[in-house]
Amino acid sequence: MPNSGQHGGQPTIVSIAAHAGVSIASVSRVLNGQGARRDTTERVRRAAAELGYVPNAVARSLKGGRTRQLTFAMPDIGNPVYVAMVRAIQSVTKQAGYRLLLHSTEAVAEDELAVLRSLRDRTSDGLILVPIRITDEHLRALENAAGPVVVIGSLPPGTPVDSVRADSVAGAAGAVRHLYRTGRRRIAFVNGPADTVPGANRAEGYRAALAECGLPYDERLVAHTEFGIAEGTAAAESLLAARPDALFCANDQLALGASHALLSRGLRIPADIAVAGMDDSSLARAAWPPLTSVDLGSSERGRRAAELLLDRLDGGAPPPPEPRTTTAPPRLVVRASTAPPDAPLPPHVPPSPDPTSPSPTDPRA
Amino acid sequence: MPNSGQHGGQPTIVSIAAHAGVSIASVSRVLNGQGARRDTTERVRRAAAELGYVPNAVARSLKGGRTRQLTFAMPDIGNPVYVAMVRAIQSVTKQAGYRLLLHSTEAVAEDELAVLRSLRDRTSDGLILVPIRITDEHLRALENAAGPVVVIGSLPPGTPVDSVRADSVAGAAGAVRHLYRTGRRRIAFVNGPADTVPGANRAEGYRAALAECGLPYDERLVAHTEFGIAEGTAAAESLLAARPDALFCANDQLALGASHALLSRGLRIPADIAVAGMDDSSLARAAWPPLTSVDLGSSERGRRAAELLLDRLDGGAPPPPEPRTTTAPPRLVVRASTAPPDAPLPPHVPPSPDPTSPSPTDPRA
DNA sequence: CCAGTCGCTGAAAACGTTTACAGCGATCCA
DNA sequence: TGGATCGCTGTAAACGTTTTCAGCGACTGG
Repeated sequence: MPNSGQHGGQPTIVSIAAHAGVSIASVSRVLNGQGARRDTTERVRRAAAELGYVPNAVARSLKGGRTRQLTFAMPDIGNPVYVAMVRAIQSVTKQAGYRLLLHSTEAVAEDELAVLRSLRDRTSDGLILVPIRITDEHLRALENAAGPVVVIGSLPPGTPVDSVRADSVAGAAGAVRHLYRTGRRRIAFVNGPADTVPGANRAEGYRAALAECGLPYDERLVAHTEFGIAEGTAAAESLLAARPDALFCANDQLALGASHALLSRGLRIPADIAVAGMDDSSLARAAWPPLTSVDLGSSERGRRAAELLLDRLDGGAPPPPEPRTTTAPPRLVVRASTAPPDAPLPPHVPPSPDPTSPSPTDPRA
Repeated sequence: MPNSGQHGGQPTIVSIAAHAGVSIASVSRVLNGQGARRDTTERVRRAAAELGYVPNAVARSLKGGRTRQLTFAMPDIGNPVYVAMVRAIQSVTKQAGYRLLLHSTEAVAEDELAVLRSLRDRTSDGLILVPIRITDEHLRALENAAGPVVVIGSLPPGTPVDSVRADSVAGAAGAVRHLYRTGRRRIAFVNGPADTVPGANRAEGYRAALAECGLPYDERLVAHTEFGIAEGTAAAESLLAARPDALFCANDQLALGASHALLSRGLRIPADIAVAGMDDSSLARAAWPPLTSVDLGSSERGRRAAELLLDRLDGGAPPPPEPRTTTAPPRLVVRASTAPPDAPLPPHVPPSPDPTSPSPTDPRA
């Protein structure tokens, strides 16, 4: 009953042509808004409507050489940061008439390379990739990519690929400085894996800010672990031995996990110890107390990456023309978790439910 | 440099055939593992390797009539519940060799219908849809769907579509009973929109459990709002006037928002007031104190939906054979947010808080 | 030694579009 | 009134596969 096509499948351009008594070329032309005589146009339109014709996207793709699909590959769809990126990307691509293929690589490099290679099967017109580590093999794969790629992350200079990076060095430094300004002196650091780009950068920012503030770098105040909530809890517990008065965490997941460790020991945040994270993901607002966090512009980066990609596709700028790199500026978003220790704020400060953030320098004091 | 194909594009089956000195048919056969003479096989393999041949997925789709792509459309990718579903679906479909197209409908019905219609353009082989409301138009669109669809949600009996539902009536009732058993007597309810299926069901469970426990239904203890964190905060604030000793929320987002409202007022959870949510999403674990929540089997439902869909595709069961419906059993996950209050109330002394599923006395007709 | 069989191969059609090209009648201008 | 122009139309090729079909040579069995 549903299908009124020839017999089994959907109506095709051929059915329409037959029904309207014209050639398939005319059908195609009418349906694509090219010129045609008035009554031809009308008959085609009517036939298409009656038969419920919808052009076959696959056939179109084959002819046109483009699928109008884009792929987004990120390490872990469980991390709200990537969800924010998906959102931003989605909104740009949808408007441009592209569909979005999702790929969660679970942070395994081999999977990232597979995605890169899969560009060869022409399933999607382009790729936005968030690699967790960048190996030589990645670079080689990027250079030989069979279509436009935009990387969200930091690439070695000279890599012929558009990229969008966060300035997590500056971001981390800003957070540490903020903790210092609000009176913290033993600022511990829960970092992700040291051999990842984010891990290395955040470590650099941490050390730089310590130096700037005249604080010593103390190894006992630093922990390395995988990015994740449970890992944050474990790391915080082990760091407590060193009696920190603040915990700076390399992302919000770690910070949230760390908070739980502190709270379950009866420590008060921020009265006894401050906690700050990075990414300013939805977790930062979901946490209690709400987490101070460094907004690394995830949405912004997603949006920008999508725009760069679309530009390569539609704008037609072929590979040679200068790889472009954008850096999203970090922005410290101060919330309750880092109020000064002595300021006798009651344990539960209502966090001004801020859609916009306080000024970067404002330590809320 | 990258491309060693004819001149511009990727190598095709024709290039390989020429390079190997065989016909394109032989190339296709060899590459698809059909029988061929030893040296033919070898020459084709070598040619393909040398030229870096990868079959064009679009051409394959056109010929084969299937894209090996599936679409998942849900209301809001910002809600961790749907992320959990994406995860579960992804893992099933990836293993079966399907790619996943994502679509966030932002809970607008028109968008859901558009997705349903877009099945006609043959972009994907099937669809998993999570509708927020089900209108007559939805039902009509479902019946005329141009490909297999699995709905995650409750459909009117008789709808010829596979579906996977949660038993949120029983789930809600179980949570309310749990609150009652742990000594709560003024159990407020923060519900989502009453005209959605989840909203209606949860309300039903709430009322049924109240009745069962001999508690009166008090309108002042009930709020309706959109699903969301901020909405939960607002609703909780307005409900506080009615002096509840527990807040049962229709999902974790509402519960989290509500917790924030309570904590900001200096109320202690669970000492002064208990909070429970539904979905047992990652938010429940992320919250402080960790939220008691009803696991409605999101991952399970995602997994099952994917399996049903794949079965329609590969198992070849054509539309007629009986739409199948699975119901995921709810499971109460007790966490800190609903521990008994400091001073237990007079009459009923609660037994040990049950970590397993709610009692089988099911209020559903 | 011949007919039949078998394994392998290539030509060609097909999937559903878009588009280059040529043909056609009507219109225009000289 | 005749040739050129114009607007519209249809035929056919092309996109890159898979698959049917028939052909071909080499076996096998009688």
